[in-house]
Amino acid sequence: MCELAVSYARHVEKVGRKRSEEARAAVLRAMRELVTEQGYSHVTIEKIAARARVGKPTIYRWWQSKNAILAECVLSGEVLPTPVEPTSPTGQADDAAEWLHAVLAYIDANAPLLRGIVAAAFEDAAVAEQLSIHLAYPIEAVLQQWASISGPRSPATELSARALAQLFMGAIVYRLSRTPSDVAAGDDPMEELFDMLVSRLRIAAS
Amino acid sequence: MCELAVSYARHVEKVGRKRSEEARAAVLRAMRELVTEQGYSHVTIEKIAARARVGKPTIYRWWQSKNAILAECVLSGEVLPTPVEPTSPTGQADDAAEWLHAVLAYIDANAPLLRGIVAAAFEDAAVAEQLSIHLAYPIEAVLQQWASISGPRSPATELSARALAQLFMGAIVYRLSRTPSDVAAGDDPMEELFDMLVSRLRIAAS
Amino acid sequence: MCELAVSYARHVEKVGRKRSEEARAAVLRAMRELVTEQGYSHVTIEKIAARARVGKPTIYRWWQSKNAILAECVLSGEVLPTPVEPTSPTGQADDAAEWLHAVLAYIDANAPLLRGIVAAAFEDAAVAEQLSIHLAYPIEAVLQQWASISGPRSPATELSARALAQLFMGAIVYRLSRTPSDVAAGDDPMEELFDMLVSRLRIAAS
Amino acid sequence: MCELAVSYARHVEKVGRKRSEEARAAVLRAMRELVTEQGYSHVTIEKIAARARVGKPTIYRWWQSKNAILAECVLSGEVLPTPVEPTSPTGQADDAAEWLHAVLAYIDANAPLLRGIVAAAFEDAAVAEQLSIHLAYPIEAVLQQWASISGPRSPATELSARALAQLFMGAIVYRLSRTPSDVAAGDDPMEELFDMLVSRLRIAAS
DNA sequence: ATCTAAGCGAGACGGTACGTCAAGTCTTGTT
DNA sequence: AACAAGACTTGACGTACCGTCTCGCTTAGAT
Repeated sequence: MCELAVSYARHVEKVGRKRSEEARAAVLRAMRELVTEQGYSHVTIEKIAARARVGKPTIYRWWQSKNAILAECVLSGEVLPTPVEPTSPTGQADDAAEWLHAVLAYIDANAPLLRGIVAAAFEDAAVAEQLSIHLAYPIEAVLQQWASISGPRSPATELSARALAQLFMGAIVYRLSRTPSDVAAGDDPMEELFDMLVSRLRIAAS
Repeated sequence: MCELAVSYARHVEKVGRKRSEEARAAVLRAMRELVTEQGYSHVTIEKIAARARVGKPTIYRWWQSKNAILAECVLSGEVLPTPVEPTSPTGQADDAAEWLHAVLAYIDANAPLLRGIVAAAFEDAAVAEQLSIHLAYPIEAVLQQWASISGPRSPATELSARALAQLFMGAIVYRLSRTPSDVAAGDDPMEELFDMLVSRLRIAAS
Repeated sequence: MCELAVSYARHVEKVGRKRSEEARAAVLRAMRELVTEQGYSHVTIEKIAARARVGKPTIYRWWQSKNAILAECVLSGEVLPTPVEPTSPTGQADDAAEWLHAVLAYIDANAPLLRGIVAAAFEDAAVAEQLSIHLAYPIEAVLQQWASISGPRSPATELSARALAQLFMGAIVYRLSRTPSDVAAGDDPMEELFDMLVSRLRIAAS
Repeated sequence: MCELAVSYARHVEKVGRKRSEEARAAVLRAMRELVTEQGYSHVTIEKIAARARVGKPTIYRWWQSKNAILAECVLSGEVLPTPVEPTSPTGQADDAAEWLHAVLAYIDANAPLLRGIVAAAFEDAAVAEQLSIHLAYPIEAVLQQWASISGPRSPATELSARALAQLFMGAIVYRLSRTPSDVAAGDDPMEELFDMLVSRLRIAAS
């Protein structure tokens, strides 16, 4: 009579206390705040544990490293939220410009955090991958959409959506590597760059 | 009786042992090797001291931080050498393509070291500045030279040498943030990017 | 329908599952084995729980500390068993010698475990008390018995059974504090001690 | 020609900063105080470091473990000082009684510290050895001295100085394992023991 | 030809953070 | 209500580096 019971017990459903969602959220939140406040290189596991009111072993139980926590911050959409969603792609260059400026504004507003993420991406491939998935790919998708709407372009200006997205990523990343004062000294070509990319170049439907 | 002595010591000329050039070179060399071998985040002052057979106080006497040593590596031309010099700017697109590909090849060949430098640039403005001076500015200068030779272009494709140089920097930096396998998976738009930039875009004489 | 049942439960008799005797025995057994194998200071509650296939809260529900578990090991006679019972006190010195050598042999055979118990006694009065009850008092009782049989002795060598029992305890405890090699190096006065105590001294009937 | 030089260089005399005697003394002192105040099992390396105002690595650089520190406390004579020196062995029983009572008084006055040392001896052979060297051997030496002065005794009560010293050690150790209240409850046979040992037993010149 | 101030390699110092282990508590679902 | 499992906070562990501080030894300009 136990046979049936045993066959049912296939899904033993993991006994024991469940992972605390509260603790998980507190850790990610603490990481976000500390990177923003102090810069990624000054964030320590101990500071995260203290701010999140969480034990160190709880952190090490679920994350392999400081980088992994940051990667999950990006993954869980807590860092690069809605701005990356396109508003309404009508194929109008103005729409594109507007959207790109919104992304740019978001980046400027969250520069310290994003600088930390990019710095982490340089020493951890997993963070780099999350950055691609959550920033580069959405940009590429938006450009792809516009490309399919805005029709054929002169061969001279064709550039695949992917290549163009990577140009954007590079510009964003490089911009983040420089201090605000450095960039803001009337010397920032980002505006020129965006204007050019948005209004003059035409994206090839790949 | 000291007064005369003092008056003689017009050029006090720093008495005592002179700084050891040998030690300085050994430290920079150790930094370069260790970054290449182990990645910047795994380089420690103690490892540098041990490999350079130098005492820690000697390092701290002359450099403020690990980042400062790396910045001096870049500064002293030990990291980004001759390739950045243009071969012979005739205004031919082929020349430009050749030169850019040479730069690209150099970067690929020294990716671990350069990744370390870029990572350092994200946490230290001085390193970022050295990177600008020794990589971005030479690129800009080369592009400027070509612009002045190749004449006026249609307004649609004009882009300042500075903006274009920054596009290049961004592309290089972003490329470095990704693992070779990731980039080399037949998926790398860098070639397309360079081809487009070199052969289709026209650089505005600023 | 439960109301009636409740009203019947005049002697509420502690509702719910009864304490598992199986779990209790497994914990004591695990403690005994681990102390013997690894030494008391390397025994942890977690190792006990794992070996006894018991949850940590079950241990904490019934015992206050690691020392309390060990104390119960002693209490429950699982550690200091029958050898401490005298065989047949006829007042013959040979009987006493035989019995004491049996105790000594038992102690040598279980040295690691007993060393653990004595070590615990030094940091927990409750363990010390159990040790007195289960080792010192039986020894004293045996000596008392002999004293009452073997008659009056010269005053010069009288010593109360209690004092003599404590001398024995001290000798045993001190012997346990030394490594076998240290003791066995042909240098051990324990034999001499026992011979003297048994055959020459006379115990005063208190 | 280098051979002579090499032979001279035998005494290279260890370059580098010398060990801080101050730090060493502060650590031993902190250990002594903490054991006395809180009991050995509640002493941690971190508490020692904090109280001694010393870095943890400094402790680990020079001592292998908590037990090793305590062993050095004993070794350096900071724990078992002068009382163990005999006053003037004239062979008079009164002298012996006086001296033994002095030792006993010292032990009572430093019971918490000595309890810690004995507890450590049960889990570390090195501590046990120091305890032998600095307590058992001096006692033995004193007894030996008296034996050589006080002349021949009846064979029935002869006991070697070594055996007698170990009896003392056992009595001391066992006494330490019990709480003061337990011992002081008018129930302590130590006095009787000492009186007997000093005044009635005769020590054999080994 | 000393003297002496600075630089040198070595390495110990007081600290901070690391990543791990165990303590004792709490939660979950089962018996 | 007790149980096995296991996640939780806390705190100590022993290690790696940090940046600073003696050491005893060059080294080289000033006396």
